Amino acid sequence: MVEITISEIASLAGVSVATVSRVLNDSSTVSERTKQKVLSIMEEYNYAPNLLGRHLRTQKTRLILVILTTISNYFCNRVVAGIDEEARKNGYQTLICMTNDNAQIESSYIDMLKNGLADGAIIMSSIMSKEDMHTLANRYSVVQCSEYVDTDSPYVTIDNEQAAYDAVDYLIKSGRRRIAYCGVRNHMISSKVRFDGYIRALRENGIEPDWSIIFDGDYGFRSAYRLTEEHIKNGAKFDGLFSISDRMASGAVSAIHSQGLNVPDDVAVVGFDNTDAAYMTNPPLTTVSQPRRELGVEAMKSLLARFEGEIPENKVLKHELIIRNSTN
Amino acid sequence: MVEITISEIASLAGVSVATVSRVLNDSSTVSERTKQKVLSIMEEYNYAPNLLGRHLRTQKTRLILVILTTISNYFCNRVVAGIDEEARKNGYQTLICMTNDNAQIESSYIDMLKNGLADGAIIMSSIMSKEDMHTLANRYSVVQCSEYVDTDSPYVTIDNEQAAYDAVDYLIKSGRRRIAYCGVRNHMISSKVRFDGYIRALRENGIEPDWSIIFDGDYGFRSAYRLTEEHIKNGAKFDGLFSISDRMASGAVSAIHSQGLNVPDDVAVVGFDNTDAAYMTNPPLTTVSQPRRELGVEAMKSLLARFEGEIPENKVLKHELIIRNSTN
DNA sequence: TTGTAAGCGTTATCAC
DNA sequence: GTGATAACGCTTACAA
Repeated sequence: MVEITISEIASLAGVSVATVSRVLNDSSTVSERTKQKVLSIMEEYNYAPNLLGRHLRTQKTRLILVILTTISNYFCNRVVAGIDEEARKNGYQTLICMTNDNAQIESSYIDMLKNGLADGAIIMSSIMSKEDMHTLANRYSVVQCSEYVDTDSPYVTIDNEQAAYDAVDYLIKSGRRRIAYCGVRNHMISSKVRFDGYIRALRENGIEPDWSIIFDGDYGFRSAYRLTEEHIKNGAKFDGLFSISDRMASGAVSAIHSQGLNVPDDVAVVGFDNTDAAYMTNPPLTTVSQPRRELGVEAMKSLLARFEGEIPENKVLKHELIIRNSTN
Repeated sequence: MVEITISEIASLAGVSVATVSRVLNDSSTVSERTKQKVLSIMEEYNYAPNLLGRHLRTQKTRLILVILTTISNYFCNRVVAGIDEEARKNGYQTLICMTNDNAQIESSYIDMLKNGLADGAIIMSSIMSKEDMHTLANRYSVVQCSEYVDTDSPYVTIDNEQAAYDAVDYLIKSGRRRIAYCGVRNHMISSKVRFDGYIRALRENGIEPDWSIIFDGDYGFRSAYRLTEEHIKNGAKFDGLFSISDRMASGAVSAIHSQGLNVPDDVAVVGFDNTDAAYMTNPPLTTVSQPRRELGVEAMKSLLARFEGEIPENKVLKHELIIRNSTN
């Protein structure tokens, strides 16, 4: 596993390392003849330049970290694809860091940024405090994407409050009055403001929130299933349900059916994110769709701007309510 | 974004860079007094050692690449968690590389390995040829995990042929005779041998394969839905269905229901991978479960062995058939 | 216990 | 067009 180096290539080709380096970097000032000779030696010896040397010299790695909680997620898949697409266009490579919301793991990846191993990071979820994020984003090239913890550092997202409002307002406008909420109580801003949007939609339509039909679990199917089942068994009445994730909405639908009720006739259900869970559910879920690929592309564009020394403007992209048969 | 370096810390602390380096690496040969002084200066100036320097010097990065097609996948999530867990135990960090089965992107990540940016790679899917994989695994520390393209290079997997056999045999033993196959025709060995297992199970039970109820799509829900719907509409008759992915199985179940048939009474369905799609389906899917976390842990152990100069033995882990209500 | 200095594999600045 | 050579930030003999 010991590799051939630039200086060995140089002597084999009978030129200086400087010339080999020029060939490597496509510098025009090298004659076609020497260039070909060097290239053929490289070929023959299977030369792969050691990037550690280059990186140390240039103090750049052209590597981007994408930091997120978990990869088991159709949503972030498309966002990352957008990031990677835009990154490659500009000569960068993307590396995904999965933190599982573990502080130690997360900071080990953040350290990679601090230690010069990557030129920048796009943070899709973090358990950092607002202050830590602020300090970090001040010193390093960081953009928050989709989820964010500090509003004073660059971010790209949708208007989660308005999106939730739109979903709930749609339920009300289509005749529902008792609308349950199935969410997650955690550190995420999106969880929080989606709840705010739910409350605002109720109030603006003259409905007082009823805490007995507001439940919190984790993002999972089973959690939502159990919560919904339990509430119905305990006599909770609702004719609509808004959930902050498709998976939870899907769990709710299953639970509703298991209790002999029908979706959408008895309960109309709206999910969030337009993931595959939305159309795997029967009936397929009405859901809020985020412009996933675009979120990634725009986040990467912001990061590139940051590299140029600019302070990128925050971006709020358009969401969309996708109507399917879980509502009518 | 210009960082303070070891030599600046050294002069600020009034010691040599060697001493600072010793503090950094917790070398015991430095007096408590100097150590504290150096540490406080580091603290004060927010020093983060530039790993590019260290890596160049040591020719090690303690970074592991995990190469896979797409992250939108509950299966690989757990495998990667297993890899990361074992990696961290041994002082390594994991970076996920998403290739989308794009040759150029894949080789850009493979180049990272060749160029010294990572100490090793665990490849969970690849569109490399058997020969290329062989050459690569010969020169670099590489372990194939779950999916593999070269049987002469280290791999960790389950017995996909036997797993498919077991699933289909279970269907037959529970009284089904006309068993449809819903798979994917691609480069993956797992796709191929799962099909082989299906055929063997039929033949060993005295059933001749019927090509009119063998269909291929992609791994998606919709693809399987359309295929199944179409075949039923065209008059295909089957009382069992085996699919190589839960998502496809889920699509098949929906299509079967849409045609007025019942699962499992009219058609019993078995999926593969025991992902969330399996229990989001109604009825929940009988499915083949792979020991996901363990696959990751064992792959990482093999990689660690490779680092020690050993040729790690190939490992075939145990699968399990999880019985749920899509069969009876 | 600490310091000096060589060296890891590149790139980039000068000369020529 | 090409070659010497310094430098990037760190680790590690070897000396003291």
